Amino acid sequence: MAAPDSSASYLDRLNAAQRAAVEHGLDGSAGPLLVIAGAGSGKTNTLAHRVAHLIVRGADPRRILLMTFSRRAAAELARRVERIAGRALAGRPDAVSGALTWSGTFHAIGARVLREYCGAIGLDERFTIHDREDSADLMSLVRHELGFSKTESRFPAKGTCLAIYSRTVNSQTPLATVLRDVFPWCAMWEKELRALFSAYVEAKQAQGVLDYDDLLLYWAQMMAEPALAADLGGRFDHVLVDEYQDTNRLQASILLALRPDGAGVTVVGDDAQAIYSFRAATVRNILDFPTAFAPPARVLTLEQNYRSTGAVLAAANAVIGLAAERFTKNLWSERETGAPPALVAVRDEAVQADYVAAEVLANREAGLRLKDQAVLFRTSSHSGPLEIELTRRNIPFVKFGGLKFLDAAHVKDLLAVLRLAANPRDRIAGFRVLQLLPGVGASTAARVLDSLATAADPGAAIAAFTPPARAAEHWPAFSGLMTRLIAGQSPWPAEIEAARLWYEPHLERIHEDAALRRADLVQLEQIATGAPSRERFLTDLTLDPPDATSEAVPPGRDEDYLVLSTIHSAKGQEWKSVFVLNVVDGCMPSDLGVGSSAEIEEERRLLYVAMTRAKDTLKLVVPQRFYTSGQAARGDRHVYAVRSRFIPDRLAGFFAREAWPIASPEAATAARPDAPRIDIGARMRAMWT
DNA sequence: TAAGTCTGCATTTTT
DNA sequence: TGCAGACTTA
Repeated sequence: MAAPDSSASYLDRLNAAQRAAVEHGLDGSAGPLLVIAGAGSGKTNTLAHRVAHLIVRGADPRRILLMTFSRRAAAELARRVERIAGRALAGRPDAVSGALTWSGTFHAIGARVLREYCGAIGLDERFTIHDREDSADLMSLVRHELGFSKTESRFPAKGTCLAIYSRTVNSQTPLATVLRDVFPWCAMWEKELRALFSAYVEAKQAQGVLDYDDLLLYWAQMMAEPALAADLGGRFDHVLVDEYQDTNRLQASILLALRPDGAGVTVVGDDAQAIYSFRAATVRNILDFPTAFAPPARVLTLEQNYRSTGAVLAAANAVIGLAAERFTKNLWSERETGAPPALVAVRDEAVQADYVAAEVLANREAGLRLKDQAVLFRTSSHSGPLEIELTRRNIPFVKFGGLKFLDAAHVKDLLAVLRLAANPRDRIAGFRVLQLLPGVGASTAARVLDSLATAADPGAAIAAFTPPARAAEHWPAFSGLMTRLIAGQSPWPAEIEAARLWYEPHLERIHEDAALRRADLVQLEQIATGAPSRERFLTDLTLDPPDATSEAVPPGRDEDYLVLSTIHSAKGQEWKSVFVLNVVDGCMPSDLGVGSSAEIEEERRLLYVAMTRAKDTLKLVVPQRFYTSGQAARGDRHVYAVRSRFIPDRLAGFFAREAWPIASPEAATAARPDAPRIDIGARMRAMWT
């Protein structure tokens, strides 16, 4: 065993508060701990050191439960823990490598727990998991069956119904309250919605499927049973939760049930960065955490920011300083002051795209890699014009947030084949697969699925079905494939290949651009080879889809690319240079959610999160006008925009003012020849890289 | 019954 | 712009 040196060398790099967080409770009385960690205060590093230190001091990594907000965060944390602890335990690399088996998102851990305990809670272990879109489709199906699709005045769309349902479940709040506070325009439908949700729940159970919310809901319900809670809780010595400000009541109840006395519990978060209340997250979780235990949890605060220059931090502090409620800390930095963040006026979104592309290239000329830069925006669609401009200039980029690889129809088709095989009662998957066959539409598909639902041998039921004439020639191949997949006799990665080979002719018949799409399927097969089993593959992919769009082919690890990201997806990350698009009222705050002051406050925090991603330079771009396409206004038209209300005139001193192109005539003519010169140079280099 | 065309309307962020 | 539902045609 390692010597009990409280002066382990890896602790020397931490500041006093970080070190206190890392060493908390190591004397054996590890009471609950809350770490309030401001933006850029070394939160992930501190958490990683704490876990590593626990392991070095003898904790069993297999008895540590680590819950993070995304799989990406979990992987990063695990990597750092292994590095730190691995170095300290140089003699026993196996003690840490891959030993952190219980780490992931609440949802992923939930799926695993439910799979293990399904016997005890009356759940069919073959359950499949619906992603957001599947859930919406099922909601739509039920909505149709209840006759709500043709009401006098329009019934809420499927996505809205699902959002209401999800909000109600996750916030553990009565439906009427949710409607009144969050969806007032749907309040008239309360009775119908209640009936809809009831039928939706029955449909899910009849089909053996769980949606995202069920992973938490079933888990929480399971934890309400003391014997099961004790059993699961007894498997862990330490439970650590990251980004606790973005958890909801359901998640908090799971945590408390897991460790009622708070022993070994550490939660980390920042109330100033709470940006997921639309998902029913509540800052009350973090604020109420200390007093949920007796004696109360210890609270440590990390206030020193290591990320941003003084000027960037001062501006961000000023923005969040105007918030209605006070936050629990003030950030300070020892870094140099640096250049003040700039408010950049541009004419419209097209010029905005031009400006960002030109600046990004100029930065690269100055020695900054593309990877050191990022462009952030409120809404996924805001990056559209920029994506076009970047493509035109051959600037490689990867976009996070918004459309996913998985949303592509052909990818969903192939996955549906596997899902149907895993769970023949899954009607959403079934509808999708069956309607790939020519001559099979909704009603034929429904009849097939009806027979599958009750059949003892689903494979045989498909074989026995008499297909419509036009589908007859395709039926034997389909039936054969399904029979083999359901039997599950072929080894795992071979199954997806079989499914793809069956699907390809249909792909070519259905889509013009089959060749492009086939490439995606091959990529999917690549991902599949990394998964240990069909079930794990489907679960992992549903809960943690690859987040880059397939359009910009994910560049190899060593290649340089610019990051475009929604602000939500940028959480926890940092770049040397950050651009924020559309810092205008209507986008930030989004004029969709200007209803309550709580929503406005969340939008303010969103801007704060965006600003605090920047290490050295920060540009907030303010188009003088922008086009609203479709939704808000009727048809396409542009509106004159004003700078975001979160940066009123009295904060002007924290920002520099810039305009682009340069306003004065001689400067403008001087600037003009610059842009193409940079552009061409970049292309020339790009030819050879 | 499947599959294609037409019209009216719409609320962002994600596990 | 794109989806959902209504309506048309084979």
